[in-house]
Amino acid sequence: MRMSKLFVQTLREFPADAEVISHKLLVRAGYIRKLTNGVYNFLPLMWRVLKKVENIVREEMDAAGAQELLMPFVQPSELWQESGRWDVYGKELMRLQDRHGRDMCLGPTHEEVITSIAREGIRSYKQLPVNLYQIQSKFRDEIRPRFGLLRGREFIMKDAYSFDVDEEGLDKSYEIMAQAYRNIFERCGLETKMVQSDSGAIGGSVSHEFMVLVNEEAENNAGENDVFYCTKCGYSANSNHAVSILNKAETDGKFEKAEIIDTPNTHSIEELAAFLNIPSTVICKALIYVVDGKYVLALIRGDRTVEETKLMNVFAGNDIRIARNDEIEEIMSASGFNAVAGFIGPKGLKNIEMVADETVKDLKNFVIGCNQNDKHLVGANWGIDIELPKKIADIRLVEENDKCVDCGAELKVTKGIEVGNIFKLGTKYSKAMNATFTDKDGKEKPFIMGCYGIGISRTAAAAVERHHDEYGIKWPLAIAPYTVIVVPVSDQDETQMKVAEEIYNKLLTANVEVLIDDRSERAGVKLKDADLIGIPYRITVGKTIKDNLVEFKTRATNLVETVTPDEAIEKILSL
RNA sequence: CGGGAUGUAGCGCAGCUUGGUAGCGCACUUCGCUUGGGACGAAGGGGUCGCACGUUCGAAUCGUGUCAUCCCGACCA
Repeated sequence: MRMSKLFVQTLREFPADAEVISHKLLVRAGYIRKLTNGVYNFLPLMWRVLKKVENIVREEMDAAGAQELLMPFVQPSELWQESGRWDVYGKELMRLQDRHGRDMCLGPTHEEVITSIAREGIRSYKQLPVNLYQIQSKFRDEIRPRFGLLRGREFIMKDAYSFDVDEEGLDKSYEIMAQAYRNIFERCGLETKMVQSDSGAIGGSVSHEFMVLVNEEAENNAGENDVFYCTKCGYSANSNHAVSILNKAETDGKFEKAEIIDTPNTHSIEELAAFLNIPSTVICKALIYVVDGKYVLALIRGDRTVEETKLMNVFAGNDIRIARNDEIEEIMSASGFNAVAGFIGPKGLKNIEMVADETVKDLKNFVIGCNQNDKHLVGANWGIDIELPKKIADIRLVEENDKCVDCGAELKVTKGIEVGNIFKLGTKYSKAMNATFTDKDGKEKPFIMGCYGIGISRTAAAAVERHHDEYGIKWPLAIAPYTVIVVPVSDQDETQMKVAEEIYNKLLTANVEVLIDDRSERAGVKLKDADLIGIPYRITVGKTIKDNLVEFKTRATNLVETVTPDEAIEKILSL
């Protein structure tokens, strides 16, 4: 391709509205252009990159025995009614009506559609297992799209769905996909970590995420997830799912008797601990949440933090948020109290479900709110002064330096970009949608399903997050839009142009994806653009051509070698 | 949903306080000159100043509303 004809516009400056480096660079280097909030045009260079990623995904999926198909982007509400998600999916689901007033939605994912395909097309266990996938645009009406391609509303995704006769089959399908994913990301030049993640309210399900770990020193940390990992044994999990061994702490408040005392203006644990001159670990924190519209009281030791996803799962919920002040007021008055946040406790509260984190059960002579403003109960003990909630669960956020449950070593935390997710669905959709097959024993059984996603456009953006420098992008070779760019320094120099054209034509003939910068620009412009766009290799034809020498630059390392034109070509052909 | 900020040419911005009919850099077009790290000179083209209403003889500028974008937050008691 000739740069003079390539549809690309590089910018001298970074776009003002971009925050993270992949967004800044992709816009500036002319790969993408925003159409509207969270929705981007993929310009020719970007489209080449995306096709590279897609093809790697395709090859590995096909090799893993999956079959590609394409499902509609617009889906009828009926299917979503059947699965029960029409009412629970929330505002992320982009709903619309057709001219007849029929409810439709833009596909954020395709479990419903694939399940309908399977129930029509699969009648017998003999047809199983089967794994079907597609690569397609998805639309999710995110609350707050940001970070360019990393969290857009419309994005390209590969989604695969497996159907098996039983759990063992699913385990096998799942492991095949996990291996395919490792291959895919490795081929894309991305180091990923497979971490355990939350699998939602479906009991017994398993899910893993593939995370690109983000450099901690990165200026703008694009990783939206916290990943906890063990320094010794390889355990790793998303913070919404991570577990740890309880850290040792003082759990005896050493108060001699239980009494309600004045604790004015102690709205936070820190203030309360400082006022009483006690460690925060002998305080029992009480928090009111709203899970699917119902109030829930969560108890946790004062030094720890509630992990909302874990708490939500205790109640098999779909949605969770902390209660607003007016809601707290409502709960208090319903039980005859008027305490505000900071003085809340479980004693005497009516019509509210309660759960206690494991951290609170061993507390002795501890401090807890008593639903009276500016007062706390000190020296409290479970079973004597206050009943311990029947429901006890792990609802706490793991913290760095907690101990690994598998080996006892220390856990560390890092930021990650989720580029892939694999999930054991079980029979959630097949049962709800009555998708069954006839098994060996002649009985109708629901499919055992799994689903497996990869964010194609996010993977490309993550690659930029990991591979760039102050001058621009450094594409991994496998997903670069072109392999090499030939740059004649001066288009006025006939020899330079002639040699550059020769190199270009030889590479073209050898089916190399090659660019030639034949623009009548000054050297600086061409060299800056080559670095910015991030082509892995550059062959610069300059003055030294009189000695039959050109420059061979590797973008990844910025290493420059002086070689003959033939040697440069040979280097490319031997990649 | 709450808070903050910003909307002026494709991109980055100034002008607004103190109303008088729009400007700078980059990019673009033409010519000259230049060609190893984003040159230079000359001449051009391009903007209903987000939108609506209002105040005024007159609004990019003041007021109200609205829309959009960006950032932060969405309550750890």
